[in-house]
Amino acid sequence: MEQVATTSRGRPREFDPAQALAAALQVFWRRGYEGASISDLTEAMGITRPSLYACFGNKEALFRQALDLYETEKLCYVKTALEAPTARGVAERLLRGSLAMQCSDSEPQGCLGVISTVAGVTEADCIRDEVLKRRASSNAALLARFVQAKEEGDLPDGIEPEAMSCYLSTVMQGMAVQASGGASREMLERLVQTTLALWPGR
Amino acid sequence: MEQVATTSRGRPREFDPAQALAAALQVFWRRGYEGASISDLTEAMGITRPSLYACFGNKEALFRQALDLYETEKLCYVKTALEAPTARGVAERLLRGSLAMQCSDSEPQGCLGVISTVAGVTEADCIRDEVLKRRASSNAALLARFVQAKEEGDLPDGIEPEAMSCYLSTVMQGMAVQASGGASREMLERLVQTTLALWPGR
DNA sequence: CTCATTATATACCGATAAGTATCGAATGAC
DNA sequence: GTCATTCGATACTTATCGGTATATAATGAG
Repeated sequence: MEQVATTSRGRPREFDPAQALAAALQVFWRRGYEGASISDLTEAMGITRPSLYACFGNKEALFRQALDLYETEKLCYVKTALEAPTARGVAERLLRGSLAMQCSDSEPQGCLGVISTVAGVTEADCIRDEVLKRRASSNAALLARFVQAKEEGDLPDGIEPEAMSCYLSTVMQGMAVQASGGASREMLERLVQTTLALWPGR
Repeated sequence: MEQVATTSRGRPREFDPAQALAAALQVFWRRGYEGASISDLTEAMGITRPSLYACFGNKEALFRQALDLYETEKLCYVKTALEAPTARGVAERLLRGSLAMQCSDSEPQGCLGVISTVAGVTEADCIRDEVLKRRASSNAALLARFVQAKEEGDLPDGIEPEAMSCYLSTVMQGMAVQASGGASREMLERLVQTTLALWPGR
Protein backbone atom coordinates (compact mmCIF):
# COMPACT_ATOMS: atom_id res chain seq x y z
CA MET A 1 0.00 0.00 0.00
CA GLU A 2 1.28 3.42 -0.74
CA GLN A 3 0.91 6.05 1.87
CA VAL A 4 -1.42 8.92 1.23
CA ALA A 5 -0.49 12.54 1.81
CA THR A 6 -0.50 12.23 5.58
CA THR A 7 2.63 12.65 7.65
CA SER A 8 5.19 12.92 4.85
CA ARG A 9 8.69 12.55 6.05
CA GLY A 10 11.70 13.43 3.97
CA ARG A 11 12.04 16.08 1.34
CA PRO A 12 8.70 17.09 -0.12
CA ARG A 13 7.95 16.46 -3.77
CA GLU A 14 8.28 19.54 -5.93
CA PHE A 15 5.72 18.61 -8.56
CA ASP A 16 2.08 17.57 -8.69
CA PRO A 17 1.81 13.90 -9.71
CA ALA A 18 -1.69 14.37 -11.12
CA GLN A 19 -0.54 17.23 -13.30
CA ALA A 20 2.53 15.30 -14.41
CA LEU A 21 0.38 12.29 -15.25
CA ALA A 22 -1.93 14.47 -17.32
CA ALA A 23 1.09 15.69 -19.27
CA ALA A 24 2.28 12.12 -19.77
CA LEU A 25 -1.14 11.17 -21.10
CA GLN A 26 -0.88 13.87 -23.73
CA VAL A 27 2.45 12.49 -24.89
CA PHE A 28 1.27 8.88 -25.05
CA TRP A 29 -1.86 10.02 -26.82
CA ARG A 30 0.10 11.91 -29.42
CA ARG A 31 2.94 9.47 -29.98
CA GLY A 32 1.70 6.07 -28.87
CA TYR A 33 3.38 3.91 -26.25
CA GLU A 34 6.53 3.07 -28.15
CA GLY A 35 6.76 6.41 -29.88
CA ALA A 36 6.86 8.22 -26.55
CA SER A 37 10.40 8.17 -25.20
CA ILE A 38 11.24 8.74 -21.56
CA SER A 39 12.90 11.98 -22.60
CA ASP A 40 9.70 13.10 -24.33
CA LEU A 41 7.77 12.27 -21.20
CA THR A 42 10.05 13.93 -18.66
CA GLU A 43 10.24 17.07 -20.76
CA ALA A 44 6.47 17.33 -21.05
CA MET A 45 5.95 16.44 -17.41
CA GLY A 46 8.54 18.97 -16.26
CA ILE A 47 10.34 16.48 -14.05
CA THR A 48 13.61 14.61 -14.20
CA ARG A 49 14.11 11.03 -15.11
CA PRO A 50 14.66 9.65 -11.59
CA SER A 51 11.60 11.53 -10.36
CA LEU A 52 9.51 9.80 -12.99
CA TYR A 53 10.75 6.37 -11.96
CA ALA A 54 10.41 7.10 -8.26
CA CYS A 55 6.85 8.35 -8.61
CA PHE A 56 5.38 6.18 -11.35
CA GLY A 57 7.51 3.01 -11.42
CA ASN A 58 8.54 2.61 -15.02
CA LYS A 59 7.31 3.41 -18.50
CA GLU A 60 4.77 0.63 -18.58
CA ALA A 61 3.34 1.45 -15.16
CA LEU A 62 3.14 5.11 -16.16
CA PHE A 63 1.26 4.14 -19.28
CA ARG A 64 -1.26 2.12 -17.31
CA GLN A 65 -1.87 5.05 -15.01
CA ALA A 66 -2.25 7.33 -18.03
CA LEU A 67 -4.73 4.82 -19.43
CA ASP A 68 -6.71 4.97 -16.20
CA LEU A 69 -6.80 8.73 -16.41
CA TYR A 70 -7.85 8.54 -20.04
CA GLU A 71 -10.75 6.26 -19.22
CA THR A 72 -12.05 8.27 -16.29
CA GLU A 73 -11.59 11.70 -17.83
CA LYS A 74 -11.89 11.25 -21.57
CA LEU A 75 -14.15 8.24 -21.94
CA CYS A 76 -16.66 9.22 -19.28
CA TYR A 77 -19.18 10.04 -22.01
CA VAL A 78 -19.50 6.32 -22.70
CA LYS A 79 -21.12 5.67 -19.33
CA THR A 80 -23.75 8.35 -19.75
CA ALA A 81 -24.31 7.34 -23.36
CA LEU A 82 -25.39 3.87 -22.27
CA GLU A 83 -28.12 5.46 -20.19
CA ALA A 84 -29.89 6.89 -23.22
CA PRO A 85 -33.48 5.67 -23.48
CA THR A 86 -33.22 4.00 -26.89
CA ALA A 87 -30.60 2.16 -28.92
CA ARG A 88 -30.53 5.04 -31.36
CA GLY A 89 -30.02 7.43 -28.48
CA VAL A 90 -27.09 5.36 -27.24
CA ALA A 91 -25.53 5.42 -30.69
CA GLU A 92 -26.06 9.14 -31.04
CA ARG A 93 -24.52 9.95 -27.68
CA LEU A 94 -21.56 7.66 -28.31
CA LEU A 95 -20.90 9.09 -31.74
CA ARG A 96 -21.29 12.69 -30.64
CA GLY A 97 -19.17 12.12 -27.55
CA SER A 98 -16.47 10.55 -29.62
CA LEU A 99 -16.74 13.39 -32.12
CA ALA A 100 -16.39 16.04 -29.44
CA MET A 101 -13.36 14.40 -27.93
CA GLN A 102 -11.58 13.86 -31.19
CA CYS A 103 -12.20 17.36 -32.49
CA SER A 104 -10.85 19.12 -29.44
CA ASP A 105 -8.26 21.68 -30.43
CA SER A 106 -6.41 21.34 -27.16
CA GLU A 107 -5.96 17.60 -27.32
CA PRO A 108 -4.48 15.04 -29.68
CA GLN A 109 -6.60 13.61 -32.43
CA GLY A 110 -7.50 9.98 -32.54
CA CYS A 111 -8.17 7.50 -29.78
CA LEU A 112 -5.47 6.37 -27.39
CA GLY A 113 -6.91 2.88 -27.37
CA VAL A 114 -6.83 2.57 -31.12
CA ILE A 115 -3.33 4.03 -31.28
CA SER A 116 -2.09 1.55 -28.70
CA THR A 117 -3.42 -1.58 -30.33
CA VAL A 118 -2.92 -1.03 -34.02
CA ALA A 119 0.80 -0.68 -34.46
CA GLY A 120 4.10 -1.54 -32.93
CA VAL A 121 3.87 -5.06 -31.63
CA THR A 122 7.48 -5.29 -30.60
CA GLU A 123 8.07 -5.41 -26.90
CA ALA A 124 4.73 -4.03 -25.88
CA ASP A 125 2.55 -7.08 -26.20
CA CYS A 126 1.39 -6.70 -22.64
CA ILE A 127 0.37 -3.12 -23.33
CA ARG A 128 -1.68 -4.28 -26.27
CA ASP A 129 -3.31 -6.98 -24.21
CA GLU A 130 -4.14 -4.51 -21.48
CA VAL A 131 -5.84 -2.13 -23.88
CA LEU A 132 -7.66 -4.95 -25.64
CA LYS A 133 -8.94 -6.20 -22.29
CA ARG A 134 -10.35 -2.79 -21.47
CA ARG A 135 -11.88 -2.51 -24.90
CA ALA A 136 -13.51 -5.90 -24.50
CA SER A 137 -15.11 -4.88 -21.24
CA SER A 138 -16.40 -1.71 -22.85
CA ASN A 139 -17.80 -3.72 -25.74
CA ALA A 140 -19.47 -6.06 -23.31
CA ALA A 141 -21.26 -3.15 -21.68
CA LEU A 142 -22.42 -1.88 -25.04
CA LEU A 143 -23.62 -5.34 -26.02
CA ALA A 144 -25.58 -5.69 -22.77
CA ARG A 145 -27.24 -2.36 -23.45
CA PHE A 146 -28.24 -3.46 -26.95
CA VAL A 147 -29.58 -6.77 -25.69
CA GLN A 148 -31.84 -4.75 -23.46
CA ALA A 149 -32.70 -2.51 -26.41
CA LYS A 150 -33.66 -5.55 -28.44
CA GLU A 151 -36.00 -6.70 -25.69
CA GLU A 152 -37.54 -3.25 -25.61
CA GLY A 153 -38.15 -3.31 -29.33
CA ASP A 154 -35.52 -0.72 -30.27
CA LEU A 155 -33.96 -2.99 -32.85
CA PRO A 156 -36.00 -4.30 -35.76
CA ASP A 157 -36.34 -7.95 -36.70
CA GLY A 158 -33.26 -9.40 -38.29
CA ILE A 159 -30.98 -6.96 -36.51
CA GLU A 160 -29.19 -8.59 -33.61
CA PRO A 161 -27.67 -6.78 -30.64
CA GLU A 162 -24.31 -8.50 -31.16
CA ALA A 163 -24.20 -7.24 -34.70
CA MET A 164 -25.07 -3.67 -33.77
CA SER A 165 -22.64 -3.36 -30.89
CA CYS A 166 -19.82 -4.68 -33.03
CA TYR A 167 -20.85 -2.43 -35.90
CA LEU A 168 -21.01 0.68 -33.76
CA SER A 169 -17.65 -0.02 -32.17
CA THR A 170 -16.18 -0.43 -35.61
CA VAL A 171 -17.57 2.87 -36.86
CA MET A 172 -16.17 4.64 -33.82
CA GLN A 173 -12.77 3.07 -34.31
CA GLY A 174 -12.84 4.04 -37.94
CA MET A 175 -13.70 7.56 -36.84
CA ALA A 176 -10.62 7.56 -34.66
CA VAL A 177 -8.51 6.52 -37.63
CA GLN A 178 -10.00 9.32 -39.69
CA ALA A 179 -9.28 11.80 -36.91
CA SER A 180 -5.71 10.54 -36.60
CA GLY A 181 -5.34 11.11 -40.29
CA GLY A 182 -6.36 14.72 -39.96
CA ALA A 183 -10.01 14.57 -40.96
CA SER A 184 -11.80 17.88 -40.51
CA ARG A 185 -14.52 18.43 -37.97
CA GLU A 186 -17.05 18.88 -40.78
CA MET A 187 -16.09 15.53 -42.21
CA LEU A 188 -16.51 13.76 -38.89
CA GLU A 189 -19.80 15.52 -38.24
CA ARG A 190 -21.11 14.35 -41.57
CA LEU A 191 -19.94 10.88 -40.73
CA VAL A 192 -21.94 10.91 -37.51
CA GLN A 193 -25.00 12.15 -39.37
CA THR A 194 -24.65 9.45 -42.00
CA THR A 195 -24.28 6.71 -39.42
CA LEU A 196 -27.37 7.94 -37.59
CA ALA A 197 -29.30 8.26 -40.83
CA LEU A 198 -28.61 4.61 -41.56
CA TRP A 199 -29.33 3.47 -38.00
CA PRO A 200 -32.19 0.96 -37.85
CA GLY A 201 -35.06 1.19 -35.41
CA ARG A 202 -35.53 3.75 -32.71
CA MET B 1 17.96 5.86 -63.33
CA GLU B 2 18.72 2.37 -62.21
CA GLN B 3 19.80 -0.06 -64.78
CA VAL B 4 17.58 -2.98 -65.55
CA ALA B 5 18.82 -6.52 -65.76
CA THR B 6 20.67 -5.98 -69.04
CA THR B 7 24.43 -6.28 -69.31
CA SER B 8 25.24 -6.53 -65.61
CA ARG B 9 28.86 -6.03 -64.89
CA GLY B 10 30.48 -6.97 -61.63
CA ARG B 11 29.54 -9.67 -59.21
CA PRO B 12 25.96 -10.82 -59.68
CA ARG B 13 23.43 -10.32 -56.92
CA GLU B 14 22.75 -13.45 -54.91
CA PHE B 15 19.16 -12.71 -53.96
CA ASP B 16 15.93 -11.84 -55.72
CA PRO B 17 14.99 -8.22 -54.99
CA ALA B 18 11.28 -8.89 -55.56
CA GLN B 19 11.30 -11.74 -53.11
CA ALA B 20 13.25 -9.70 -50.59
CA LEU B 21 10.81 -6.82 -50.98
CA ALA B 22 7.90 -9.15 -50.37
CA ALA B 23 9.54 -10.29 -47.15
CA ALA B 24 10.11 -6.67 -46.12
CA LEU B 25 6.45 -5.90 -46.72
CA GLN B 26 5.46 -8.66 -44.32
CA VAL B 27 7.66 -7.15 -41.63
CA PHE B 28 6.38 -3.59 -42.11
CA TRP B 29 2.84 -4.91 -42.19
CA ARG B 30 3.30 -6.78 -38.95
CA ARG B 31 5.32 -4.21 -37.03
CA GLY B 32 4.65 -0.84 -38.62
CA TYR B 33 7.31 1.45 -40.03
CA GLU B 34 9.00 2.41 -36.81
CA GLY B 35 8.50 -0.95 -35.17
CA ALA B 36 10.38 -2.68 -37.97
CA SER B 37 14.12 -2.45 -37.34
CA ILE B 38 16.72 -2.92 -40.03
CA SER B 39 17.79 -6.08 -38.26
CA ASP B 40 14.21 -7.41 -38.38
CA LEU B 41 14.10 -6.58 -42.06
CA THR B 42 17.44 -8.06 -43.08
CA GLU B 43 16.70 -11.24 -41.17
CA ALA B 44 13.33 -11.69 -42.84
CA MET B 45 14.70 -10.74 -46.24
CA GLY B 46 17.62 -13.12 -45.90
CA ILE B 47 20.19 -10.51 -46.89
CA THR B 48 22.81 -8.50 -45.08
CA ARG B 49 22.58 -4.90 -44.03
CA PRO B 50 24.79 -3.41 -46.75
CA SER B 51 22.92 -5.40 -49.38
CA LEU B 52 19.67 -3.83 -48.23
CA TYR B 53 21.08 -0.32 -48.47
CA ALA B 54 22.73 -0.99 -51.82
CA CYS B 55 19.57 -2.41 -53.36
CA PHE B 56 16.79 -0.37 -51.76
CA GLY B 57 18.42 2.86 -50.64
CA ASN B 58 17.41 3.24 -47.03
CA LYS B 59 14.61 2.28 -44.68
CA GLU B 60 12.25 4.96 -45.92
CA ALA B 61 12.82 4.14 -49.58
CA LEU B 62 12.34 0.46 -48.80
CA PHE B 63 9.06 1.26 -47.09
CA ARG B 64 7.82 3.20 -50.09
CA GLN B 65 8.62 0.30 -52.36
CA ALA B 66 6.87 -2.05 -49.94
CA LEU B 67 3.89 0.31 -50.04
CA ASP B 68 3.86 0.13 -53.83
CA LEU B 69 3.87 -3.64 -53.67
CA TYR B 70 1.10 -3.57 -51.09
CA GLU B 71 -1.07 -1.42 -53.29
CA THR B 72 -0.56 -3.42 -56.45
CA GLU B 73 -0.80 -6.86 -54.85
CA LYS B 74 -3.01 -6.50 -51.81
CA LEU B 75 -5.29 -3.62 -52.70
CA CYS B 76 -6.02 -4.69 -56.24
CA TYR B 77 -9.54 -5.67 -55.18
CA VAL B 78 -10.35 -1.98 -54.83
CA LYS B 79 -10.02 -1.38 -58.53
CA THR B 80 -12.36 -4.19 -59.52
CA ALA B 81 -14.75 -3.26 -56.71
CA LEU B 82 -15.27 0.17 -58.25
CA GLU B 83 -16.46 -1.52 -61.43
CA ALA B 84 -19.48 -3.07 -59.73
CA PRO B 85 -22.76 -2.02 -61.37
CA THR B 86 -24.37 -0.39 -58.33
CA ALA B 87 -23.25 1.53 -55.24
CA ARG B 88 -24.30 -1.39 -53.08
CA GLY B 89 -22.27 -3.70 -55.26
CA VAL B 90 -19.22 -1.47 -54.85
CA ALA B 91 -19.66 -1.50 -51.09
CA GLU B 92 -20.12 -5.24 -51.02
CA ARG B 93 -17.03 -5.93 -53.08
CA LEU B 94 -14.94 -3.51 -51.06
CA LEU B 95 -16.05 -4.95 -47.76
CA ARG B 96 -15.65 -8.55 -48.86
CA GLY B 97 -12.27 -7.84 -50.42
CA SER B 98 -11.09 -6.16 -47.26
CA LEU B 99 -12.46 -9.04 -45.22
CA ALA B 100 -10.68 -11.64 -47.31
CA MET B 101 -7.38 -9.83 -47.07
CA GLN B 102 -7.54 -9.27 -43.33
CA CYS B 103 -8.56 -12.80 -42.52
CA SER B 104 -5.76 -14.45 -44.42
CA ASP B 105 -3.92 -16.88 -42.22
CA SER B 106 -0.68 -16.42 -44.07
CA GLU B 107 -0.56 -12.67 -43.77
CA PRO B 108 -0.64 -10.08 -41.00
CA GLN B 109 -3.95 -8.78 -39.78
CA GLY B 110 -4.97 -5.20 -40.18
CA CYS B 111 -4.24 -2.71 -42.91
CA LEU B 112 -0.76 -1.44 -43.57
CA GLY B 113 -2.15 1.99 -44.39
CA VAL B 114 -4.04 2.24 -41.13
CA ILE B 115 -1.06 0.95 -39.18
CA SER B 116 1.19 3.52 -40.77
CA THR B 117 -0.94 6.56 -40.11
CA VAL B 118 -2.39 5.99 -36.69
CA ALA B 119 0.57 5.83 -34.37
CA GLY B 120 4.17 6.79 -34.06
CA VAL B 121 4.51 10.31 -35.31
CA THR B 122 8.10 10.68 -34.33
CA GLU B 123 10.51 10.91 -37.19
CA ALA B 124 8.20 9.43 -39.74
CA ASP B 125 6.02 12.39 -40.60
CA CYS B 126 6.88 12.01 -44.25
CA ILE B 127 5.81 8.37 -44.14
CA ARG B 128 2.48 9.37 -42.70
CA ASP B 129 2.04 12.05 -45.32
CA GLU B 130 2.87 9.60 -48.06
CA VAL B 131 0.27 7.10 -46.87
CA LEU B 132 -2.33 9.80 -46.34
CA LYS B 133 -1.75 11.03 -49.86
CA ARG B 134 -2.35 7.59 -51.28
CA ARG B 135 -5.43 7.16 -49.11
CA ALA B 136 -6.77 10.48 -50.35
CA SER B 137 -6.40 9.44 -53.94
CA SER B 138 -8.18 6.18 -53.20
CA ASN B 139 -10.98 8.07 -51.46
CA ALA B 140 -11.27 10.35 -54.44
CA ALA B 141 -11.79 7.39 -56.73
CA LEU B 142 -14.48 6.02 -54.44
CA LEU B 143 -16.17 9.40 -54.27
CA ALA B 144 -16.18 9.69 -58.04
CA ARG B 145 -17.78 6.26 -58.28
CA PHE B 146 -20.50 7.27 -55.81
CA VAL B 147 -21.15 10.54 -57.61
CA GLN B 148 -21.84 8.46 -60.68
CA ALA B 149 -23.99 6.13 -58.56
CA LYS B 150 -26.01 9.09 -57.35
CA GLU B 151 -26.66 10.17 -60.93
CA GLU B 152 -27.73 6.65 -61.76
CA GLY B 153 -30.19 6.63 -58.88
CA ASP B 154 -28.33 4.16 -56.69
CA LEU B 155 -28.40 6.46 -53.69
CA PRO B 156 -31.73 7.63 -52.27
CA ASP B 157 -32.67 11.27 -51.69
CA GLY B 158 -30.92 12.83 -48.75
CA ILE B 159 -27.93 10.50 -49.08
CA GLU B 160 -24.99 12.27 -50.66
CA PRO B 161 -22.07 10.56 -52.39
CA GLU B 162 -19.54 12.46 -50.25
CA ALA B 163 -21.22 11.13 -47.13
CA MET B 164 -21.32 7.55 -48.34
CA SER B 165 -17.73 7.40 -49.54
CA CYS B 166 -16.49 8.83 -46.27
CA TYR B 167 -18.74 6.48 -44.33
CA LEU B 168 -17.63 3.40 -46.19
CA SER B 169 -13.96 4.30 -45.84
CA THR B 170 -14.50 4.72 -42.14
CA VAL B 171 -16.17 1.34 -41.74
CA MET B 172 -13.31 -0.31 -43.59
CA GLN B 173 -10.74 1.43 -41.45
CA GLY B 174 -12.63 0.39 -38.36
CA MET B 175 -12.61 -3.14 -39.69
CA ALA B 176 -8.84 -2.97 -39.98
CA VAL B 177 -8.62 -1.87 -36.36
CA GLN B 178 -10.82 -4.78 -35.32
CA ALA B 179 -8.65 -7.17 -37.30
CA SER B 180 -5.49 -5.74 -35.74
CA GLY B 181 -7.06 -6.34 -32.36
CA GLY B 182 -7.58 -9.98 -33.12
CA ALA B 183 -11.23 -10.03 -34.16
CA SER B 184 -12.35 -13.41 -35.45
CA ARG B 185 -13.36 -14.07 -39.01
CA GLU B 186 -16.96 -14.68 -37.91
CA MET B 187 -17.03 -11.29 -36.23
CA LEU B 188 -15.76 -9.51 -39.30
CA GLU B 189 -18.16 -11.42 -41.55
CA ARG B 190 -21.07 -10.36 -39.38
CA LEU B 191 -19.80 -6.83 -39.54
CA VAL B 192 -19.84 -6.92 -43.33
CA GLN B 193 -23.35 -8.31 -43.30
CA THR B 194 -24.56 -5.64 -40.91
CA THR B 195 -23.05 -2.86 -42.96
CA LEU B 196 -24.67 -4.21 -46.09
CA ALA B 197 -27.99 -4.67 -44.31
CA LEU B 198 -27.95 -0.99 -43.37
CA TRP B 199 -26.78 0.17 -46.80
CA PRO B 200 -29.27 2.52 -48.43
CA GLY B 201 -30.47 2.18 -52.02
CA ARG B 202 -29.33 -0.37 -54.52
C1' DC C 1 21.35 20.31 17.09
C1' DT C 2 21.66 15.06 14.78
C1' DC C 3 19.80 11.57 12.04
C1' DA C 4 16.82 8.85 9.20
C1' DT C 5 14.11 9.60 5.15
C1' DT C 6 12.68 11.16 0.76
C1' DA C 7 13.33 14.00 -3.52
C1' DT C 8 16.21 16.09 -7.09
C1' DA C 9 20.36 16.61 -10.27
C1' DT C 10 23.99 14.82 -12.86
C1' DA C 11 26.07 11.47 -14.90
C1' DC C 12 26.17 7.12 -16.18
C1' DC C 13 24.89 1.89 -17.82
C1' DG C 14 24.23 -1.77 -21.48
C1' DA C 15 21.37 -2.50 -25.42
C1' DT C 16 19.81 -1.26 -29.73
C1' DA C 17 18.65 2.04 -33.38
C1' DA C 18 19.96 3.55 -38.47
C1' DG C 19 23.55 3.81 -41.39
C1' DT C 20 28.56 3.02 -43.25
C1' DA C 21 33.72 1.85 -44.04
C1' DT C 22 36.51 -1.67 -45.39
C1' DC C 23 37.94 -5.60 -47.46
C1' DG C 24 37.60 -9.96 -49.97
C1' DA C 25 34.94 -12.50 -53.59
C1' DA C 26 32.77 -12.90 -58.05
C1' DT C 27 31.72 -11.27 -62.46
C1' DG C 28 32.27 -8.83 -67.57
C1' DA C 29 35.38 -6.16 -70.61
C1' DC C 30 39.61 -6.31 -72.82
C1' DG D 1 45.46 -13.57 -68.15
C1' DT D 2 44.46 -8.13 -65.92
C1' DC D 3 41.42 -4.69 -64.37
C1' DA D 4 37.36 -2.03 -63.32
C1' DT D 5 33.11 -2.99 -61.19
C1' DT D 6 29.70 -4.75 -58.26
C1' DC D 7 28.27 -7.70 -54.37
C1' DG D 8 28.62 -9.68 -49.68
C1' DA D 9 30.52 -10.29 -44.80
C1' DT D 10 32.32 -8.25 -40.77
C1' DA D 11 32.93 -4.65 -38.00
C1' DC D 12 32.28 -0.23 -37.03
C1' DT D 13 30.06 4.75 -36.19
C1' DT D 14 27.02 7.98 -33.68
C1' DA D 15 22.64 8.61 -31.44
C1' DT D 16 19.06 7.25 -28.62
C1' DC D 17 16.58 3.87 -26.06
C1' DG D 18 14.87 2.42 -21.04
C1' DG D 19 16.65 2.39 -16.68
C1' DT D 20 19.91 3.42 -12.61
C1' DA D 21 24.03 4.76 -9.30
C1' DT D 22 25.51 8.33 -6.71
C1' DA D 23 25.72 12.40 -4.44
C1' DT D 24 23.32 16.38 -2.59
C1' DA D 25 19.34 19.02 -0.83
C1' DA D 26 15.25 19.38 1.96
C1' DT D 27 12.17 17.82 5.26
C1' DG D 28 10.21 15.48 10.08
C1' DA D 29 11.45 12.93 14.41
C1' DG D 30 14.04 12.85 18.58
